[in-house]
Amino acid sequence: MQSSTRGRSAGRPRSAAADTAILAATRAALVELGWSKLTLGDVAARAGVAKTTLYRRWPGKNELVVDAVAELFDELRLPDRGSLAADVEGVVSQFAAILARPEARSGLMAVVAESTRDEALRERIRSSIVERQKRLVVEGKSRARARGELPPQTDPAEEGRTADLVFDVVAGAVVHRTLVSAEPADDTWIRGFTRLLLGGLREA
Amino acid sequence: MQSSTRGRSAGRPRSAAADTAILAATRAALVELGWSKLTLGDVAARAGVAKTTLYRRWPGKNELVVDAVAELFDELRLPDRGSLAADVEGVVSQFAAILARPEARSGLMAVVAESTRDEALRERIRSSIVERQKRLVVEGKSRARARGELPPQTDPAEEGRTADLVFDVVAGAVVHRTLVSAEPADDTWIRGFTRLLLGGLREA
DNA sequence: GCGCTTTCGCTACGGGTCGTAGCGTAATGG
DNA sequence: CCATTACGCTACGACCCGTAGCGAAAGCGC
Repeated sequence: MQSSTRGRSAGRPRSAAADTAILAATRAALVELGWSKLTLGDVAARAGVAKTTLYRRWPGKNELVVDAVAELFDELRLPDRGSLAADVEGVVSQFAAILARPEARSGLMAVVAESTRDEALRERIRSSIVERQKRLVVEGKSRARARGELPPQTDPAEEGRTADLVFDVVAGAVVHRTLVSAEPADDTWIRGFTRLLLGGLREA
Repeated sequence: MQSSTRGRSAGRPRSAAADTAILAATRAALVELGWSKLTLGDVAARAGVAKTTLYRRWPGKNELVVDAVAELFDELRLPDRGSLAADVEGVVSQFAAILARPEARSGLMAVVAESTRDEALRERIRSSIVERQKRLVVEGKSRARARGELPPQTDPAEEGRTADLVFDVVAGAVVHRTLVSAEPADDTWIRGFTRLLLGGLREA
C-alpha cells in the first residue's frame, strides 16, 4: 500500500555520515592492506558500522572500491595556463599526483581488471571516473583551437575519434608509467611526454 | 635432453608435461571464470594434478597467472615492413591482438594491480613480460634511425629515457584503449595512433 | 639389479572470508 | 501512535586457502 508518490519518504533515512565513513575507511584499508587483502568485514569495523549495513548499500567489494577511488578524481581541474603545452603538463601532473597515492594504485587497476568480466562495473567506472577525465581532453583541445595552436576541426565524428584517441594515449601513458614501469611521472617525464605528444616522435 | 652435470640430478625429476598442463589450465580457467573466481584447486583439477603439486612450483595465484599470461607474449615479433610507420602499426597490431584475448584481459591487469604491493611480483612481470616488449621499441627505433627516418641519437642516457617514454606511451595507449575504454584497437585506431605518435598532435 | 632422493597423488585439517537470515531496536513521516 | 525503513548484532553454511602427513612412483649413482 505504499502511498506512492516516491518511494523515498517513509521510514528511517540512511545515514549520510555512514557513507562518507565507509568510503574513507575503504581508502584507508586500501592503503594498509591493498586490494587483495581488503575484506568488507574489516572496512565495516573501521567505519564503525555493521557489515550488513555495508551490504545494504553496495553490491560488493568491486563497486565499493570504485566509489571510494572515484572521489580521488574530484580534484581534477584544467586550469588555463596560457598554452597547449602548459595545459597538458598541468593536467598530466595532477593525474600523476593522484596515481601516486597508494589507495589509487592499489584499487584502480584491480577494479579495471574485474570490469573485463562485469559490464555493469565497467559502466560504473566509466561514468564516475573515466568520463570526467575525458571531458578535460575535449575542453583542452577546444581551448587550444581557440588559441590557434591547433587547426580547426570540421568533422564532428572525426573530432570525437581523435579526442578518444588522445585520451587513451595520455591516460594510458601515465598509468603505464606509474603502475607497470613503476617509476614516478615526475616533471622531467611529463615534459618529455608533452613534447612527444605535441611534436611527435620525429621531433623527440 | 638436458644432459645432467648441473646441481639437480638425484631424485625423481619434475614432470615438464605438468608445467604446460597447469599453465594451459590456468589460461582456460581465466577465460571461463576470470581472475577473481579462479581458484588453485580448480586449476589443479583441470590440469589433472594434485593441488599440492601446484603449490610446490608456484608460490601462489599471482605468480602462476603471470607465467601463464607471459606465454601469450612469446609470439610478439618485429617484422621489417620497410618504414617506421609500418613497423609501428605491425607491432601495435600484434600487441592489440594479444590483449583482445580474454585470458590476457582478465589476468594481466589483475597481476599488475597486485604488483603495486609486491616487489617480487613486479620484478617477475618485468622480466617475463615487460622487458621483452621494450626491446621491440629499442630495435624499432634503431632500425628507423638506420633508414634515416629519425635523427641520430648521441647521448645514450637520453636515448634510454626516450625509449622508456615511447614504450610507456605505446603500451599504455593500447592497454587503456582495450581495457579501460573497452573498445577494440582495430586497424582504424592503429592508423590514427601511429599518425599521432609519429607526427604529434599538431598534425593529427 | 639396489638403494637414495625427490616428486607425485591423495586425504585431511584449522583458519579465514563470504553473503545472508533473523531479530530486536532506533529514527523518521503521516 | 503507527507504519516503514535503517541499523547493530549474532549466527550460519559454504567456500577457498595453504599446509601436513602418508605411501607410491620415477629417476640417478652405484
